[in-house]
Amino acid sequence: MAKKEKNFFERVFDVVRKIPAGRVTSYGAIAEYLGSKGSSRMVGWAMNASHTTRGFIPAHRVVNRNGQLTGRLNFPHPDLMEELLNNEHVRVENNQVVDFKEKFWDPNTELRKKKRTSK
DNA sequence: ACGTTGACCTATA
DNA sequence: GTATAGGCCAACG
Repeated sequence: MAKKEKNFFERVFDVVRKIPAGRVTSYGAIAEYLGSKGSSRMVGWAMNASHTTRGFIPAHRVVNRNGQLTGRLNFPHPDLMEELLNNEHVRVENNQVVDFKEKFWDPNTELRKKKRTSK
């Protein structure tokens, strides 16, 4: 009944929206969750569309594999990403998330570890 | 429709 | 540890 055939963007946004506050994830993790592990670029591309897409997309919670804020320059304001992360009690230093490994939130582990009894 | 681009990741040197 | 190359797939021009 539900049309699952959503655009690639919508799928990415859906996962990003599920990221809890104070947590961060990586493009590769989302890509893997979507089923395209090697296509992490598409995730970033979807984020770029978040500008023109309605609804708020916490793209600041999405960083690269190194926990580096690669997309901060792509934000409406360069310092917006870092500011938002600080607002979520996430320490950012040198454009990199501190304790990134501890704050890392993997959709494959968090979302999938639970049985999808009821989506 | 074809070619380029892209907020990445992995591997090799 | 830095630099370069390849791959991946969808959207944009």
